[in-house]
Amino acid sequence: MARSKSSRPTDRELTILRILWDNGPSTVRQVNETMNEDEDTGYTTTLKLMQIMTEKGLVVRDESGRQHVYKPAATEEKTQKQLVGDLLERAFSGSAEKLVMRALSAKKVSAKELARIKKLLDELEGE
Amino acid sequence: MARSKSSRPTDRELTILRILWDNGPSTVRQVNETMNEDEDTGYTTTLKLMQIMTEKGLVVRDESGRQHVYKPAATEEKTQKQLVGDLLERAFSGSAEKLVMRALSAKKVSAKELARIKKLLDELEGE
DNA sequence: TACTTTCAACGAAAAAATTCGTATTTTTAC
DNA sequence: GTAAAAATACGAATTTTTTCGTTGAAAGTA
Repeated sequence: MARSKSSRPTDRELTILRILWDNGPSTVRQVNETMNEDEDTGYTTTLKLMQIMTEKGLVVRDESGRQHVYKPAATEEKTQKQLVGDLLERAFSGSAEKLVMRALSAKKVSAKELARIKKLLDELEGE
Repeated sequence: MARSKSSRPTDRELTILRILWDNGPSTVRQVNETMNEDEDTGYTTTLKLMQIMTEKGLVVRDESGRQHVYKPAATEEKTQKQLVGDLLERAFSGSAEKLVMRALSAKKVSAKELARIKKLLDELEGE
């Protein structure tokens, strides 16, 4: 039976999505090996997570070969937008300004990036 | 025994912190009533959460009166910075630029806010 | 004083997330 | 062809988070 769907991905699920976005469609083994660069995780643990993610609709899998190949169901953009929108409401009471301020103070940003962000702001202002 | 500490607040914990930041130091009853504006939660549920948060060091409480008064242990700023920094790493591979882009696309921002953000960027650029 | 209300403490149930062991099937290597 | 390796499925244990019922103490009230 299909699971609940459409709530935020959990931490582990996000780890896996991140790997799939970075590396492209992958098998369980490939994902597991990438995960193990940071922290050891049993193969069947990764497998189970990815099976659950399939049920939830977070990933889709190609079962035609012996090794199933998984890819994210949603684009990186859409998921990021959902996650940041969620944090915006829960931690920032909807104030995007404050969130941006905190983001820029949490991490040093290069001059080039700053310039690109400013350009984005100009575009938004134009609307 | 004191609990693990220093990991992100959970969803419910963040809800409570949000209330404490907005309303100032509060009793369990006050927090619970605010929570119930959105979604019914039993009094003892809120109490238990706040007790656990005390053990974790997320809040501190004044036990001098009959009704304990709770306040956040960390500032709103510090917690927000932690949360956004965490999301930055987990979902955006550390790219603040992308996070800001997504934030601004997730939520409409007023012209005034845009202006303030630009000012902030100018200040950062000056460094 | 006796009754009611209000509160914190505590334990535990329920739900959600994470982890892993075992069984079975398929492929590969000898 | 047989044994080893590699894969999925499945169930279940564990951990974390969330929820709540019960108990007993303190405070208020008739």
